[in-house]
Amino acid sequence: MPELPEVETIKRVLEPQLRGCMIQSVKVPRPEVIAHPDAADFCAALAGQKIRGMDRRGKFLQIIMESGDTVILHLRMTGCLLAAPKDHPAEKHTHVVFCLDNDVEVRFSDTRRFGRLWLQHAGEADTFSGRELLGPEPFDEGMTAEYLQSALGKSRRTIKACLLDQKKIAGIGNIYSDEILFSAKIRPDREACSLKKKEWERLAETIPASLSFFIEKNRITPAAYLKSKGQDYRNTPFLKVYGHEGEPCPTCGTPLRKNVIGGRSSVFCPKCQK
DNA sequence: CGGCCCCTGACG
DNA sequence: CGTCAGGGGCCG
Repeated sequence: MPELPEVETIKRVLEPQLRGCMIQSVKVPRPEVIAHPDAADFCAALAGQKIRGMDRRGKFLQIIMESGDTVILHLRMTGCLLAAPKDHPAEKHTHVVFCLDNDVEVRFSDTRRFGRLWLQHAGEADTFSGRELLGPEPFDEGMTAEYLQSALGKSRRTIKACLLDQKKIAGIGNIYSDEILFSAKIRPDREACSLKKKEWERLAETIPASLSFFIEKNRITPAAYLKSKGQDYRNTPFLKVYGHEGEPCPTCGTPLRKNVIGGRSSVFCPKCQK
């Protein structure tokens, strides 16, 4: 489920807990979630390493070692990363456990098992995770109306599909694409090549503004994050269209509509969004 | 592009 | 029982 705001939230919650800790051992009850290298090498390479910090790129999380070796993690739909005291009960679908030197465990769990982990050695090119293929971050300087128009503006794909294309912009998923398009007053099924300059300008403004708004609304303490098992998406009450099909548009009162666009359900206001 | 695949669980 | 889920890869 996590999109950029949730992944950023996880990074902000966990990084202070992980930074400076040493990984004593790694256990992998579900080796298939380790996509690179194989699970035995993954565990062996990380044992004894000290954690320098965490980072996020699009929807990817990274746990960076002092050596420069980096664990890359993608949560996909139901992946979850929790830091818990080692005697705290583990989630049902726990597939990877990093045992730290302070009796804390960092646990990756994932009901649907779509999530993946990779280990990138220091100096090694990441040709395996797909992270190198990502487009710019929504908060990059270069995320301008000019960039969006040049990167997307020739396409006959829907603007919704373009916003979901991680090669064009990193981190936007199905919920926030709907929220961004509502804020920008653009219908999700518009062909990208039909957008006008003013609309690219509105998108350039609403993409970072909307995502940072929802990151702020997600703020949570480490204790509450652990207690809710990472599932307390406290920005949900602030979603204006996603999950609100049939309800009145918060701006004009027209019932919000839900269409399938590019295989993903999309909610929008048929009056406000042109 | 659409369609199917990877999986489990919640809901109607 | 079928459908859907805030992701993404692959295939024709």
